[in-house]
Amino acid sequence: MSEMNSVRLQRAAKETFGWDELHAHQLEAMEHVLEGHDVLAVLPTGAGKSAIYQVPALLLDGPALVVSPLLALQNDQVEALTQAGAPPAVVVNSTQSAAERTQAWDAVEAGEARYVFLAPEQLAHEEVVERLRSAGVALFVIDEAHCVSSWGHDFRPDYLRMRPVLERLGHPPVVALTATAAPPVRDDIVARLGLRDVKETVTSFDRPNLRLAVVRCTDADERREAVVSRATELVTAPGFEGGGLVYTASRAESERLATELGERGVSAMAYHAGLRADRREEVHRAFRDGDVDVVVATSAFGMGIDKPDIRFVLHAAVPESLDSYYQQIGRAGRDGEPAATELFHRGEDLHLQTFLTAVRAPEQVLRDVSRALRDAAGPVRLTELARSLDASRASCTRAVNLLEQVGAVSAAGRGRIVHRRDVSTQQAVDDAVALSEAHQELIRSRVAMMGGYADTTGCRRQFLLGYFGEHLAEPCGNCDTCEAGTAEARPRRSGRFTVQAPVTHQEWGPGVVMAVEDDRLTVLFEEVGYRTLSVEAVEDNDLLTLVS
DNA sequence: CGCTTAACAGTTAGCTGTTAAGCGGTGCTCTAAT
Repeated sequence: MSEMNSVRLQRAAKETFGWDELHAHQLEAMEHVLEGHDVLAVLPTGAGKSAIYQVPALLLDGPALVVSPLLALQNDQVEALTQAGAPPAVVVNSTQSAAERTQAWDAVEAGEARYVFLAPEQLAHEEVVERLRSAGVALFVIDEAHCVSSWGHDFRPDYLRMRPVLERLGHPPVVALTATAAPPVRDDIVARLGLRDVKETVTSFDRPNLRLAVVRCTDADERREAVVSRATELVTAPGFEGGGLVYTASRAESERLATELGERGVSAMAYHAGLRADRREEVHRAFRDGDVDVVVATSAFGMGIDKPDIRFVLHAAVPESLDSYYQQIGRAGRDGEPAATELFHRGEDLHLQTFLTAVRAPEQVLRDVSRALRDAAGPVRLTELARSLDASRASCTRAVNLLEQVGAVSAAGRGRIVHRRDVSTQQAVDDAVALSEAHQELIRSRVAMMGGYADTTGCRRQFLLGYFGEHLAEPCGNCDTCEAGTAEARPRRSGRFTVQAPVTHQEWGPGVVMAVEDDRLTVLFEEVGYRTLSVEAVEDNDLLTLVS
């Protein structure tokens, strides 16, 4: 059976896309899809992630729904499919005219379109879900699935509302794809989407050609100077080809550094979400085609960049997590040639990230939503709820998501939600606030882990890979601490504790050791997130127990 | 939390230093005004 599937998949890949051979991990994931499993695939960009849904979709009896975070990305994908000569793909979004929309749905209803691309926000429309249901979606794809975890809890709450839609569509096989996801992020994706019978395909995160380094800076101006001269040095080095990226934490800073680079004769452009769409596109294109050497950007620049010859990624400030950091530096050296990744770090930056990621528990909205749902005669639609409360749809959605996670609210079918009778509003709000605070704590601990990477005197790659749940036996030899000799002196175990060992803490409960340094341990606890403990305190007070 | 900027005081007409206020990231969608 499985062998037959693999033959069918390879034949389809060859006939439609002209691919002679599929990677073992691609084929394995595709077979799982055809066997009806949900699949979570964590593969580096360029490893053919998209193929994992593109090929099985050809063999299934119904269109593939592809949920993707950015409209620009969706258009790229459709274009790529069209150029490959694949069956028709359509997009559905708010920028379309009524006629374009009708045309797209007609193609779906006629059974012509094999791929339907949309953003998660579209699934809030009853009409969209109803049309997808009657089209008989045979595959539910979530591209850039880390967005579920990184954006769903606050920025784009519709990312946490896919689960009821998935169920309404009869829970066809799910393919969740991402390039970067640490173990807790993977768990969150699985839980928030309600995946079942999940097969995970995770390839190694190691990118040995990336040189990892941290430059400590004390003063803001000094750091600016250091970043600009380093970027200039790299670009003007003999034989430089390709491009370089500089990440900043604010729009103003990206403009400023781009200007300063320009003053030194470096061809540089700023990129952030405050620019007009046509300008953003222009920068994107210029970078891709090699018409500009350096792009200085906020986190807005990233998804959809598939330039193979990015030679360096400098950070003029840390992002909010190692997940984001790894995603950003991972854009360097896709061609396998050496590339430099350097973090110019100031401890103060961690405060900015804590500020930017802060989510205040929306107590008032939680209360209003809970009351309105309890008072309602029957199940209510989210859009109606938002309208009746005169609150934004986003804030309502966030509140409903929290209430749902604490079990006070549940999906009641046909896009409606209902409050549990035996849970009071007070109880519901208290639980939701507590959950929101716990999540906040996790975010803070992720910021702290980012600081841990910057501070470590051990091998940076061991630290980074440990964060992603991977154990690198020897120091890598291609990071600043290895070169300085501090990494080599590190023991890889502190007493009984090794990376990936499951442990229990007296107060914080179960967790997993994520990093081991000579005098401290970092543990990811299920309840409280990442915590760094002094080995001395652990041993003296018997704080941690190894779980065998 | 900390950096940048605007306002102001002080001393004396073009600047310096201090203080307070404001701002800081990611994108979808829909609505209202031009």
